Amino acid sequence: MKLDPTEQKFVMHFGEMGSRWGINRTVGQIYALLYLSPNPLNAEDICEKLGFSRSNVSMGLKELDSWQLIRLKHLPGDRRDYFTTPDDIWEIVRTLIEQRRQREIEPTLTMLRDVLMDPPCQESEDQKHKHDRMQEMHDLILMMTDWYQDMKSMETERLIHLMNLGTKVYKLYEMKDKLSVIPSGKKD
Amino acid sequence: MKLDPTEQKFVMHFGEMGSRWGINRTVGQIYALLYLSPNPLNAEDICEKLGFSRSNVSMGLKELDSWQLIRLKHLPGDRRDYFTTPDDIWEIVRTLIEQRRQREIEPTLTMLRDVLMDPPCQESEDQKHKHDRMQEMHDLILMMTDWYQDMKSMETERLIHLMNLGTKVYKLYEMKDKLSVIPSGKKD
DNA sequence: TACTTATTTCAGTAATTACTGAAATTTAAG
DNA sequence: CTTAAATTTCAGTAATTACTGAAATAAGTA
Repeated sequence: MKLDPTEQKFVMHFGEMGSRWGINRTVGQIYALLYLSPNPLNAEDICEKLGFSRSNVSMGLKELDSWQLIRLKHLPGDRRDYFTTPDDIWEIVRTLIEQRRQREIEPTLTMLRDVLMDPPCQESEDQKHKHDRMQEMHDLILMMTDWYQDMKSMETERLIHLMNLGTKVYKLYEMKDKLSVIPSGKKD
Repeated sequence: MKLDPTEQKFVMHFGEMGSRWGINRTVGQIYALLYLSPNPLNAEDICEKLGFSRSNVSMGLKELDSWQLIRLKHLPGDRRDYFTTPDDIWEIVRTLIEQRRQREIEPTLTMLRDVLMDPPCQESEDQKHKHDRMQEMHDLILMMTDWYQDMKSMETERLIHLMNLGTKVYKLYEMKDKLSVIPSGKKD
């Protein structure tokens, strides 16, 4: 393991955090290492730096690939596979969200639509309550995913601007019905 | 286990989903059960319905309590503890986000601030790249948490409205510098 | 084609996490 | 205080998940 103290802390932290997110330590550490690395790394490099077995690294990379979180590169005159993370961290975030949507949100929506399909046969109060509760969850998830669909099409620049505005822009919007005229005041 | 088919599907689904979120099956199932239940349940009820041991349920409830996701209730003339989830699903979502912020985001920010503190001693290109990469992550996380702080103070009603508007309100905002006057068109 | 190097698969094992039952503790009522 | 009911703790075990090394496969080279 030849990592400087800073890199060490960063890599170890993501190893531990990984486990809280249903991602194993190996995968978390590999990604942290790749994220920081100035140049693409091959599997052997990763083994050495993290002290994992070759097969473990292979499985970790396969996992990361299935999440579409890494990019395969080739160096001239070298037939080994090299890996990097996307340069744009926003792309990483978007991919993470999109993948979790596909893997967790979609199956949940499917399940909810399925159980909401047939209205409760025996119309007891309790059945109704459960039905309502599931409907409520369904609608909430749908609203959030729809909102995200709308957001993700925005370019990074604009998204950052929008986030920095926070609720300000909405407050301005609310005002419009009252005023009809918006003074062109200072931005941000 | 005496759950009707619909409840069964719902509860089992959250049991499985739990494991993808670093939450164990038991905890996921208990929460799903409480979420649907029209009335508060005691530990014994939960044991029966889910077929877990009393001690397992006790640990699960303790875990959920530490996440502030359940509410303790008492029925007159009954000294057992009864549990519910908040009625408002938005409160549940806010609590989940807030708890993950405290447990995962904050430690990550602390680690990043720590390693970013002392600028790279040996000013190699590689060191600089790693430093930049960590700074980038730090700034992104900070921006997202700041944005969330701003959002969470909004009442549920307004938040829903804002989400439904999506990027529309922002586009309107962008227009303001160009037009200075916004026609009071139809809402939504 | 055979040969070399890189990568993946997979059965076995190690490590971790989940779960149970018995014992200990807490709580409240007589 | 005593008793009984409710809850929690915890050591032991079961189940799951992570990891390894050896063997198989794939992919390029002569």
